[in-house]
Amino acid sequence: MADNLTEQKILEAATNVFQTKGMDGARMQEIADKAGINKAMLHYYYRSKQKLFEAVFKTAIAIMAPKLREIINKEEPLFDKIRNFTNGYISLINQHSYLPTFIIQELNRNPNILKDTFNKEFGNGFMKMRAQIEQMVKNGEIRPIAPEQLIMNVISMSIFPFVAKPILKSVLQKEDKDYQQLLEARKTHVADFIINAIKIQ
Amino acid sequence: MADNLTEQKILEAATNVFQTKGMDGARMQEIADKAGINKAMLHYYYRSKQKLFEAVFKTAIAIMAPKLREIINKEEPLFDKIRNFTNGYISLINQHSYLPTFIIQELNRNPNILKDTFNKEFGNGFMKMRAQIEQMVKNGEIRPIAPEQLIMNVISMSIFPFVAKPILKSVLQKEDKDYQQLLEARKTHVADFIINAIKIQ
DNA sequence: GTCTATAGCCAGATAGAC
DNA sequence: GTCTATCTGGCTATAGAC
Repeated sequence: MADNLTEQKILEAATNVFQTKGMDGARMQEIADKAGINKAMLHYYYRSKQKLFEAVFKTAIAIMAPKLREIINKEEPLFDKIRNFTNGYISLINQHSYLPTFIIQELNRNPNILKDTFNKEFGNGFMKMRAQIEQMVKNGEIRPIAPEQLIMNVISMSIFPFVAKPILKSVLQKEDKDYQQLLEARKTHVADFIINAIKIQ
Repeated sequence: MADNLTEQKILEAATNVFQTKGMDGARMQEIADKAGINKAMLHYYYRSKQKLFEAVFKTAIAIMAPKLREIINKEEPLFDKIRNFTNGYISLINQHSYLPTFIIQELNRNPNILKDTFNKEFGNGFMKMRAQIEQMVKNGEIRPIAPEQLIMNVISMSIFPFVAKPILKSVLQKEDKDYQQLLEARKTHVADFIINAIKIQ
């Protein structure tokens, strides 16, 4: 995909514009300008705005999916899995900080885009994690907790600080640099916090 | 604001459309149809799309702000404050489930809309909570934790499940009704979880 | 493959009758 | 205050020269 140089430049520019402005707010002219080529070329390579958008969205998913698949499918003790998930995911998003907002925004516009793909790819992994949590609760190895709530907590604390960056920066009265440090520290903080919440003392 | 009946109907329709489609995706024609009046009336009452949008946005903030202000400014022990914040906020959002996504989306489009208002209204309250946490850590009353991280955790776990509903429904393989029950249960779950994470055993 | 010019459409905004 | 009809601008998409 995007083997040609021009095609590559278009995809990069489109990613940039779509991820900041969304599908509706994006302008083909701005994408062309950012790519340093003419508007007509966008249509030559991608036919329509819709198709170009889909290419960008697929690329975004392709960045997130392998890491998520790796973490979620690995067989390992729950605490290790929590550490790997939070650390791995926060690191990944740090390098692509617009991705979660972009994906969430477009999924709210059209909730069905991913449903099947997601279930097929990750449903199994998450259900295993669910069973793992349930079993540990039963064995008295961790505090009683609904597995779904724990999974929600893990994902929420990993991703939300990126999605709500403007709000949280304001709440915490931080500048960009300081906020960045807080995110960095979360790579270990989130797992520590969660494990403290569920482990038997 | 919106004392006239027509004006009121317009604002309701506009809220509906802007909150689901966003500023760029919304169409004045759709708002007029939903309000059961003519497109020209929108301009008669609100001059422009931008101004109508601002009215909707301000109304949205006006729904959230008083509750947040009440919780955040009340003087009470930290554990009570955490219980009140999570329970109060999750209840509130449950009644206006499009609000967080709407606000986050538009704040990412234009990060400066709220900055000053926010700092003036809530900055002080959050800084007090920050100090409260710091003091309790110092006194050995709770486990060592960076106050900023704890505040982020509280907010993330309260709001993210609403923002990422399509993703989390997929991850957890739940239908609307079951997901709704999970959200309901979070009113108490989130506070329990957080308090378990920080309290000395 | 890459450009310029333009077609064609659609949305926001306004004029003007009632 | 409320409507119909219309203007105007901007955007996607394409035709056609090179």
